Amino acid sequence: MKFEAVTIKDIAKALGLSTSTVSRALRDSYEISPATKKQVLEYAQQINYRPNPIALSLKEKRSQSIGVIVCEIANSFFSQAINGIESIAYNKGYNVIISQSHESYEREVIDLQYLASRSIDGLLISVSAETEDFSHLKNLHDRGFPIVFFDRVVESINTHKVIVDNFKGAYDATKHLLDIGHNHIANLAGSPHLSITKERLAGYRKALEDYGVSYNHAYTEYCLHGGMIYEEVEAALDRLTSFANIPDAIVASADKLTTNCLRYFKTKGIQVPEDVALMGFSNLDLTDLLSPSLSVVKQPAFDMGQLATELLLQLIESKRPVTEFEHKVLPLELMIRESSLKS
Amino acid sequence: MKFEAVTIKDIAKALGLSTSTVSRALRDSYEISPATKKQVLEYAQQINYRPNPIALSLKEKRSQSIGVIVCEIANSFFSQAINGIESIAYNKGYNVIISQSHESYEREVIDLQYLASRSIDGLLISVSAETEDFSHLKNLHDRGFPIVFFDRVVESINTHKVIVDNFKGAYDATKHLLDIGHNHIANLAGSPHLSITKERLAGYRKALEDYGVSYNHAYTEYCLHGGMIYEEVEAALDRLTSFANIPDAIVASADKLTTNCLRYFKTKGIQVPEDVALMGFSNLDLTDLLSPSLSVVKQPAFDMGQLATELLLQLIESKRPVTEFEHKVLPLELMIRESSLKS
DNA sequence: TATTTTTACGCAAACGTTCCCGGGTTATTT
DNA sequence: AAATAACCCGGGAACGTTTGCGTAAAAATA
Repeated sequence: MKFEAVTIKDIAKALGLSTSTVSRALRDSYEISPATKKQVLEYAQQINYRPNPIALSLKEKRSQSIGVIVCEIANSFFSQAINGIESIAYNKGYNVIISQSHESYEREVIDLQYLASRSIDGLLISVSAETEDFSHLKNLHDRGFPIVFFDRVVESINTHKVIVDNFKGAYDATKHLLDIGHNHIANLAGSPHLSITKERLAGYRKALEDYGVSYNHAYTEYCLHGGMIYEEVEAALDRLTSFANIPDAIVASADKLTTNCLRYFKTKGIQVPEDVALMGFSNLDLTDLLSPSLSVVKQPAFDMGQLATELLLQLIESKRPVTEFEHKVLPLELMIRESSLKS
Repeated sequence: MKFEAVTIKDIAKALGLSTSTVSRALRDSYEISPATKKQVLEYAQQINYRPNPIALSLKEKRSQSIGVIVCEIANSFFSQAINGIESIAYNKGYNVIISQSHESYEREVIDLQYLASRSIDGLLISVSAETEDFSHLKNLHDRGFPIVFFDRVVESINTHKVIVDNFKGAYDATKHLLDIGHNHIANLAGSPHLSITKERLAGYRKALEDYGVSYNHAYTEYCLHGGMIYEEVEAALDRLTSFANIPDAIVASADKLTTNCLRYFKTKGIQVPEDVALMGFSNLDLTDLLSPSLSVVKQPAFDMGQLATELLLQLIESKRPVTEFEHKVLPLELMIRESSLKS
């Protein structure tokens, strides 16, 4: 079924005017007499005329919309970030088109092609856990397409980036666990390709080092899907708990890792924090209601979304090619709760 | 910064052909010689030509994208539903544009106008809690614009609708609480304007009636923002717990109501289920990890999204105006956990 | 009254694409 | 060899909008 909308031509025909006159009248041009303006405006109102944004886009070569690619909107960090993105875009008159990569490289490439073929003016992206090859993004960026990274950034592409201080977050989390007396601290990490995984791992190692605890390679387990798949987390934790020296604490480096870790312990009857302490990155607003309540490192997701969008719109609306790019690093919030209480 | 993309004209010019020939070559028309086709295809590939979807949309009067309006994507029910929507749309080559009403009528109207002015081919909507006047939707629908409602539907507009059996869900939840011996069961309800609120309330009342428990009007508290605002839930529960006959169980009719209810009890030191049993609608996949684990009524959100999208695309792609509309009612899942254990 | 200025509007091109129509070369038929 | 058919390709309009330019009529000036 086709939905027939009213055009400027219809108005022109009905009023015996030319399309140019109608167009100008609607834009309140000084070249049009007040009488004609009034007539056009009233008629347009009456038949509920709305300009066709597609035609506008074709002419202006701008679609007034931005694309967002994240792995999962069901992830609270990303849904909060999207809220931030939307709040800015909305105020500036931009449409937001959201795509999910579901942590798949292939899907990310397809999403990107789909979006980039000029139906969007710029892109906000947090790359998928699978993505190792960034040429799809690099190509676009090299051709002058505005891209801003947030959270999971690509080092090799020079553009605006908005991240949190992952190093410090992991450092502080690990430090806290060390402070309360743990020294067999394992690291449940996300995909090794991701910038956030590397930074968080580095923070974890530095804390151990500063406390004179030697780094045990086997104590870091990577989950390629970032915790999305429970079985992957389960396998990782099975390995960690099979050691003679079972870890007495765990730092989980991503939202789903943290909650799935808790689920694992609950399933296996392992007591948190008595048997093992847990502390992880999470943006869920329910972590305080969990059992035990979770100690978390929380990211300012909404602010990150806002900031990234401001930077992107700045790129889009800039008259000249931008060569100076900003790297915003926002602070994290540490919330100590039951899952990491001194035992 | 403007991003200059390559057009069919560029190819034509470079190869000394006309735009029509290039267009046809790209579409593999029989009118073009294999040699020319090969030449065009190879060159297009080389310079990475992508057709401009905006130009296509203008010509075809279809944008190959659908709009979605929900109150909050951070709500797990809706993010799951969107996953379902996206999975279908993606396969059929449609783009999904998501807008959030944040439970505001005004925002819903603006979102709708923005989307409907021909940048989308159809709409999936779950109306906001505030919305009482549906003329913005009715106008569009009357003019033949394809709309499908899901979850929160509008009775007065006749089109495809996808809902769950809210009556039965609330009935079964209430019945369960009655079965385990409660008979002062309060109902923490959402916005009274919403179809789901009415249906769930009806199920609640019918269960009471079937068990010979008289309905106490004061035991139903409405939260106009559907639990989004904690203070609203707090005020409602303050009233419910101020009675001489404090309710011994609560049925919460929406995701955020359920979790915020639990938060309230936890804050006030009220024991669940010992002091008061709790059971509510929720689609969070963490309700089993909460303390106490939550008894919930769970909606098939993903399936609802898929089904609604299939119906919408059917509407969009139908040659003739559709007059027979479907009302799909999906079953709910009841999960009994600690928060409603027999005390 | 004759000339200039202003006012108010229309014409047509452009954005990128598709597709109808028409026409010019070759190849096939008689 | 002439007529017909088959094969390729280009011209141009259209989608809805904006905008530079041109121009008639009206108003202001001389």
